[in-house]
Amino acid sequence: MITLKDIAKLANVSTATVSYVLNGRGNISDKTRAKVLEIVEAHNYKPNNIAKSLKLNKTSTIGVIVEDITVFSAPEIINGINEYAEENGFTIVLTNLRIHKRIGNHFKDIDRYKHIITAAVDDLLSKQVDGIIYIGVHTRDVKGLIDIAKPVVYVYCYSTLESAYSVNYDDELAALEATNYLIERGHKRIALISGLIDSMPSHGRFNGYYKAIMANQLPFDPSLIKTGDWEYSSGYSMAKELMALPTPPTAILAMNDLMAGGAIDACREINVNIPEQLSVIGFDNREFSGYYSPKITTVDIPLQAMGSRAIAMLIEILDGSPPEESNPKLECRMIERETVAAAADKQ
Amino acid sequence: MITLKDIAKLANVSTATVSYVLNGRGNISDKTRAKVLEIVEAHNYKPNNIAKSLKLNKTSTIGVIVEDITVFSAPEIINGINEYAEENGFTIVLTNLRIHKRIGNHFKDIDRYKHIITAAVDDLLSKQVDGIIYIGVHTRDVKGLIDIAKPVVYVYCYSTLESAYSVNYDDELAALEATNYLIERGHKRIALISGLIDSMPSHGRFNGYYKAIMANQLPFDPSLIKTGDWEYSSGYSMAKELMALPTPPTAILAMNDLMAGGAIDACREINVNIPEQLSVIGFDNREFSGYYSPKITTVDIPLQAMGSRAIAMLIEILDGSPPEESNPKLECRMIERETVAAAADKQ
DNA sequence: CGCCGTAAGTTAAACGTTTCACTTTTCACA
DNA sequence: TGTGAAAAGTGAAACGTTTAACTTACGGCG
Repeated sequence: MITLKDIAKLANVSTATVSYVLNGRGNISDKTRAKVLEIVEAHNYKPNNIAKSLKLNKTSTIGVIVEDITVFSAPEIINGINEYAEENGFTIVLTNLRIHKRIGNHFKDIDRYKHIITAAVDDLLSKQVDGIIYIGVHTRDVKGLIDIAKPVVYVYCYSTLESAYSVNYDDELAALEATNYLIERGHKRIALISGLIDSMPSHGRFNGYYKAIMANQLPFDPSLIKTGDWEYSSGYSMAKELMALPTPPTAILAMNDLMAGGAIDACREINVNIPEQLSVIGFDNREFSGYYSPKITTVDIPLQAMGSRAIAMLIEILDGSPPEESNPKLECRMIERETVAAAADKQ
Repeated sequence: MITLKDIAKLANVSTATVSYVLNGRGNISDKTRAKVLEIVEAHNYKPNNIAKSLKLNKTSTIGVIVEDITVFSAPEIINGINEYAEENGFTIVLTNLRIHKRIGNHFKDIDRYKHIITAAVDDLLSKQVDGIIYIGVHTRDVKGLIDIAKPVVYVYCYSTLESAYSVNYDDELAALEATNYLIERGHKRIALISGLIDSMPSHGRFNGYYKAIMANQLPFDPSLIKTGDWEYSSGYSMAKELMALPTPPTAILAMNDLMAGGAIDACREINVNIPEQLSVIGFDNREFSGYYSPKITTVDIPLQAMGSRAIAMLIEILDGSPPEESNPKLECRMIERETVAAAADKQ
């Protein structure tokens, strides 16, 4: 490998001169500059960034820890990070925790996987990343799991550690808008198929639903609220229960597309036509929701924007001008497809 | 940041001694070792890998270039790479080309994106990665696009550059097995909905189909071969054409799940029951194929294994013992679901 | 002619490790 | 007690950059 020193020798100048030419600094005559550049070109010299990093104590590298890259949200978030990173001259060092494979669904038991995260962080730190972005698999508190001197921003999760940065989306607002969307179309009996009750997204989405119902002076009927477990099968069985009610709902808001899909398939079995007899809205805008029969109307989470925002914040911190909003919640967007219609039986 | 030099001073030994202790090398007494380790522990010293890399001219880092991380195959492949990398002490530097966004579908026009790849490679090289894994979005020849001194292995694509390493899957074998699967269930008129004709996967899959037909002495009927464009809509329209034939097929092998899905929906419209009246097999095992109605029987591509294999090969090359098989093609696996039944009308 | 200011370029230390070549200490044995 | 070999430890250079501090060359001006 040809080094800066070699170039200096070939050009009959000092290494300082070559360095200055390369970095467009210092006082160098056009003649010398041209000569150096020519030799650099001729030998296809590429600077060694490792050496540069050592000297400058700055790698222009950010560590991205993703809890599980195979989860639907991860690639989009990484894509967002990546685009912004590239535009700003940063490189990404990726660590995939493969957390589902390792700890199953024991996310509550933080002690169980603390060491996994610590190892990942230590590794990244030893590689001298300038900062870290931690991408969770769902909105939750990861406590003060990462406590280091370098800046960290959490995406799709947050840390109760004071002054921790995070970027998430607005669950409550999204559910409120989805519910309003139904109400605007004349629905009055709107069921909710919730995810696991002890999760943040379930709370946020429930609140949004509840506020929309209240704001529109609709009756709040607890029999219309069902608790699922985020899986297809729970959407399926909850929908059957709901449609067996004395007066079944005219619309269902499911807290994710999987449960929405289950609900739709349950309805097909019992000959409830969607959307004519029942409207359904999902959440997440999973890829399959666009290929479903019928195509599922759903709420899109701004994953890519969350990624960009996270790294934008990180870079601001690195530049010494911390972002004003340290825990932004981005807005979701409804994706209108084929599972919602105006309520048939206006009461 | 506390350095090795600091530790040495605190322990009253030379930096060499600390280094030896840390690396389990050299001749160090248990007493000294313990003292050093204690101080390391007490000050939570973490070695600076940048400095180490500079000295050793080896970063234990591999560059992963992915053409588009949002493509369904990418996360699984990266997952495979990541797992093996971690087990072997390597770190991944990720570069996402976002190639679809940048060049659309102009993959043939290599000059158009050559500079994008060159920039990515140069950047990785300047970061002194030990080797590069290039993940394509589909099987194709990327020519001698990357021509560097360090080892490169291609995944989901290959390079005609002599002595280039690659890992792919066996398209032909997969299509042959899928076709046989249908033949074993009594199907004799098996249609094929192909992807774009000028693509490698289309060729391979066609060959597999053709060989299975021939090996079973079935008639090869060109009217049963339709060329789609990989999109949902082409599956839809091709299926309609096929079912309008004087004697329609009893089974369709679609070259991807998207077209299989289109075909299934077309059949629903014209009241052809799946699988009773028509069997359908897709390709790719996309996530939605498992949530389709009916769930699509498909061919799973061993993405994760491809990733692991790629980095395994890379590490072998790095270790100076190049792999015997330099362009392996991994085997696919049929995923049996709900869209295949025995042929109804045995002739 | 001498002085000064500026432009152009150089010197050498520093970043945090590793390791070769060397020195010092220890200890078994004659 | 002296010797030599093995064990334990040290010194310093090196990896490829950057940059503060310095030197040199040059031209203009009084």
